[in-house]
Amino acid sequence: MDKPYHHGNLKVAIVAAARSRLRGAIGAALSLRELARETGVSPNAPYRHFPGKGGVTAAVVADGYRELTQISERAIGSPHPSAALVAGYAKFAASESALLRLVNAEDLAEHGPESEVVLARDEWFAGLLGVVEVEAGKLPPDEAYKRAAGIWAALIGITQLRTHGARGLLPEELFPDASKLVGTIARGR
Amino acid sequence: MDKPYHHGNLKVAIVAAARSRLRGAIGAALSLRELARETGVSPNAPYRHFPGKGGVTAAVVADGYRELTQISERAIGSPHPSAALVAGYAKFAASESALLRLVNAEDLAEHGPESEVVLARDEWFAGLLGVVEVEAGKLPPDEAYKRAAGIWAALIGITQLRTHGARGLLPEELFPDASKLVGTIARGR
DNA sequence: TAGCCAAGTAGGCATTGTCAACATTGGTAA
DNA sequence: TTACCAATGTTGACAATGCCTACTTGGCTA
Repeated sequence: MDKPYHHGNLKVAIVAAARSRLRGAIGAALSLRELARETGVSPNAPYRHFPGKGGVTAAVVADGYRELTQISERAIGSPHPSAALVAGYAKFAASESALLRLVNAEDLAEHGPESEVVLARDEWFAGLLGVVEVEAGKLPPDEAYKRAAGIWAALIGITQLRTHGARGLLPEELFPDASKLVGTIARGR
Repeated sequence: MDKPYHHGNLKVAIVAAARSRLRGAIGAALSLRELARETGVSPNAPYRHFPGKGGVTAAVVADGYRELTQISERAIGSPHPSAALVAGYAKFAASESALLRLVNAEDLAEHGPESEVVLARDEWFAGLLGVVEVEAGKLPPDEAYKRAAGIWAALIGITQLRTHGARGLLPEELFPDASKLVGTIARGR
């Protein structure tokens, strides 16, 4: 049970450690060295798998987008897609708030169009398009894009207010009803 | 013109330096030591005016909220309040994108209810309530709060997509029409 | 004029991200 | 089987950062 020189799966282990850390602390900030420590590996080992700290966060963000995509896909197969989407997103925002903040803070313009994180985001957006189509039927692409983007924006904004922007200002029942709003946007009225 | 031992106005000078730095770099991160350097003062001088780095960011965020408040107040006095609000916000988001990101990233729950930054945020929210009232007339408080929060969420979400979330994914004309959306939320339909 | 004390400085410490050079493997070609 | 080598880890080092403690300066007031 002594630790082998080669970890064997360091890349995913580092991302897992990062996600665990994000789940732990509230205002979680990632430290490359700490992740290495946690994984039982030397401070520089992660550099063999990531270009640097930014690379690790990018991988974590991609992971987050993939999970969001799953939520949207489950919503598509449910009786009330937009309601299910909102519910799933809210649950995710509650259980993984630090991760979601990281995801939304990431500047996607910094990454190439073929990068893992951008591709993951595009799949998430495709999921949103799917929700729109199920709710409103086939639409001209422009219109579908607009609605999907509107839903995305609403999810981001409302979640952000809830988790750190308006805490202490608004009682829980006064937050905008995301489920209704998203449904309205999806159906176009 | 030699520099005096006592700066005289260090607190505001530090905040000003921070804002200037945020305006400069794109993915701007603040360094306390660098701000001190920029202001021509020793690395530890800021600690006489702020409890630490978090205190500086809090002051900068408060400054940001105050500027947003001005935007909302100007909107209230204009012929098309919600349109003016959206336009002002968009302009601010374009010219001060790093500051706005900092503002929206700040966790307000970490600060006391009487803290400068929370008070500044509350004034901004009051401005939003003002816009709602001008657009929809006097409403029951709950309803007004909900609409103001909805507007806020829409501004946050759409701006975030624009500046770093969906860059490269959506062409400019496909972003949701914030002006129309905000007007709809304000007027309640 | 003496001295208090807010405002600044000096020095140091632990932590972090990153770089360059070296060590240890497991698999592969001879 | 053996000898190499590319991938993977490790060590050591450097500059930068946030923050702590102790010392200094100088404007204001008694």
